Parts: sequence; C-alpha cells; structure tokens
Amino acid sequence: MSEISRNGVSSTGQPGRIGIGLELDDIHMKILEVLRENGRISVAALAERVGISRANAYTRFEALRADGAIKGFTAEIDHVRAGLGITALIFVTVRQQMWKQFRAELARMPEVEYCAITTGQHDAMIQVRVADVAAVHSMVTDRLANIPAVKATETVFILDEVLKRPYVLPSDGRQAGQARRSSRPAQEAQGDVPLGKMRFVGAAEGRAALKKDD
Amino acid sequence: MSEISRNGVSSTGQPGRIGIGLELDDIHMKILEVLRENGRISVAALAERVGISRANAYTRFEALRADGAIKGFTAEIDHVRAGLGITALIFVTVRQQMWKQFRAELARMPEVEYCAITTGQHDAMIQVRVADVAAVHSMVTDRLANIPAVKATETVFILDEVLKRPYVLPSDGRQAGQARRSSRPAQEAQGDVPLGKMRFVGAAEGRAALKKDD
DNA sequence: GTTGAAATTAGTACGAA
DNA sequence: TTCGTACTAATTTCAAC
Repeated sequence: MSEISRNGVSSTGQPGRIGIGLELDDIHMKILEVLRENGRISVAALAERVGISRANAYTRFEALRADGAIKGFTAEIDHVRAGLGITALIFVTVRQQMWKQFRAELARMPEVEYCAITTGQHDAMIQVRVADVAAVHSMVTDRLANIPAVKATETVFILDEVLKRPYVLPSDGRQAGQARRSSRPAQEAQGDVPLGKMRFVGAAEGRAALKKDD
Repeated sequence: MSEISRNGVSSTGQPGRIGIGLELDDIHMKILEVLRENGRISVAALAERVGISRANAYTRFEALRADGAIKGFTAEIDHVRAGLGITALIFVTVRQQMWKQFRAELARMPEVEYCAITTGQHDAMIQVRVADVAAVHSMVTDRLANIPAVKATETVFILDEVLKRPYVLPSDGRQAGQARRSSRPAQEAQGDVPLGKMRFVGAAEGRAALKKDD
C-alpha cells in the first residue's frame, strides 16, 4: 500500500517526490535503454551509443546509480540449464496482521524468485524456481502450509515463458509521451478509475468468494 | 545431471533443443552466483572471488555465454524512478488455437514485462508496468480486449513487491543437493504428482468454472 | 560539457605444469 | 584442464579547454 500511494504520483516528476530527486531527461532514458540490453557495456561505448562525451557518460552513470534509478547489474541466467526446470506460481492468502511473519519466512525460502502483494482474490503471489514438481509440492505443503500466517494457497505451473523483457521503460513504444507526463494528475485518476469493460477483481469481492480455510 | 537437461517441461516447445551443451560444475555455479549479484564485475575480479586463474575464468565465462546458461546482462532499474509506478497482473483466457495471434500481439505491447502460460483457471499471466492506473485500463480494454484471441481477462494490481531475487540458483540454501541431482527421474515424478495437501488448480477444473465469454 | 593526454586495467596468446 | 606470464588493446581517470 505504501508503494502505491507513493507511486501514484509518479510520472509528474514534481519536486517533493521520493527523497533524492534526479530529473531523468531523455539522455538518462537512453542510457537506461542501453544498459538494460547490455549491462556489461563499457561506459566509453555507452557514451558513443548515446551520443555524449565519455566524461558526461561517467557522470550520468554514477548519478543514476547513486540516485537508485539503477539498482544494480545482473546476469540473465537460463534456469533450465542451471538445473531449475520447473517454475510455479503460488497464490497465497495471508491472515491479517501476520504479514510480518509471512515476510520473514519468505526470506528464508531460497527457491522464491519473486513475491508481490496483490489486490484481488489472493493476497500475494509467489514465483518459485525448483528442480522438479515434487519440489513444488514439498515447498507448498511442508514449508508454506506450516506458516501460521498462511491461510490458503493455490498453485499454478508455468508451462512456457512467452516473453520476459529485462526492464520496461516509459520510452518503449508509443506510450512514451503519456508515460513521462500524464495529462491529468495520477491521484485524480486513481480516485476515478474508469472500470468500463475492464474486469477488475477487487479485494473484497475476491476474498469473500474464497471460503476454503485449509 | 542429464536428468536436469531432460526435465525441461517448462521450457519452450522445442524438443531436442535442450542438449547437454555444458556440464555445470561447482565452479560454474559459483560464477553464476557472483554474476547475478554483480553483472559488471571484471573477469579478473570474478576469477579471484571464485578462486580460479584469470585465464580459466575467461574460458568458463565464455563457455557459459556460448552455452546459453548466461543469456545476457542487464541493469536492474527502479521502475518508479523511471516513471512507471504502477504494476499490474492481467490473467488472460485465450481462445484455443489462437495462441499464435496472441503471442504476436503481445510482442507489440511495450508495457508488457513478462508473460507466462500457466495451468489453472486462466491460460496466461501478463505483468505490465505503466505510469498510472488509467494506463492499465486502456491497456486492458483498448488493446487486450480487441484481440480476438483474448476471451476474458482478470486484472489485479501489485501493491508491493516484497522480494525480487535476480535469478534463483540450485545452490541457494539447503535445497542444493536435491536440486542438482533429483533422487528420482523428473519424468516419473511428473506422472505421479503427489497432491496431498496441496491445493492445485488443474486446467480443466479452472476453465470449466470460468463461464464469462465476454 | 567536451576533448585528449597518462595510468590503470582488461582481454588475448601461448608455453608449462 | 588449468595456471602463469607476457603482450596488446581498451578503458577509466584526470587534466586543461
């Protein structure tokens, strides 16, 4: 919740936002675009590709790192080759006010690659990478089910990962203009969500429908 | 070891492509561990951290790249700072035999960061990053809903990303032994999924329950 | 914000263990 | 295979413009 309230104001880029405010201009964006495709490119080559001088590239590179826009660099690893051929999603319903415990236990599970708190029917979604389906089972029954904070789980296997883009940026495609500076304030838009044809799963609706407590 | 390469159930539908290109030993794994934490480390520093010679490190580094175990390197970007403060999951039901079209349309959507085909109630899960909630709405109604292949969607917002580990490896934690060499062949385990206490959403069950065709 | 030096470091090649 | 060294190419730093 804290994320959303913070994020909601996002695109305007107005002062007083999130701590250290580094105004990201087009060149910063270009740098991010290059670095997400090739995280090991030298700053010299980066400068050339972006069309600025070396020194400038170093300055901006460091600024992006210091600001936190770039959180780090990582190798993209083929999970199958690494021995983790099975990917599963586990949707978890968490007992209220036991989130702290839930988070603490999560940190102790190395097979968890991603965990997000969501609206809708469930409270959280966990993505795990394991060697075989048996490992998913033991993960869910032996570990997750034994956490008091976990009320219910629902498991789904990933059959194929159709696409996986390193890191999406506003400058991608034609949504760029809209993304960089929203026409109307985000807060206003949030209070007035247009839910026309969109089938949106509200938290209340979903949780009421879920009756199994095992 | 060979069981690992064969158990690629989650992998692409390209059989025969999963040949055992490279036997990954402990040192390879160590290299992957270091590189996922610091994708920009020099090979010299990598060699020292892993405990091998520089020349050896170069050889193994290239081997991992050539083999495909390392698919590339990327910068981890803070989406909020980049102007994409809203993350949503869209669960999609796809009309049978229109997958090709669905995939083609997906490629045209720059705000999609991740798409996976799943078992369970829905057929696919899409993760999108956008500037505001309005963009999610327009994405779902204007773009997804207009794809004939899309039968139904269900949208959920991500309120907080609790944890996001670059790339999980078998050597993480204590599951290492089990992950690296499964006690029984994965194929056998798959045909005999132990579904004791695990609430598993099978495809048929789920899809039957979903009646909305809009 | 840019260019062009020096100093450092990275990447390659090859022989030896 | 792996290691160690020497060699070459490139990058980063730092200066002045």
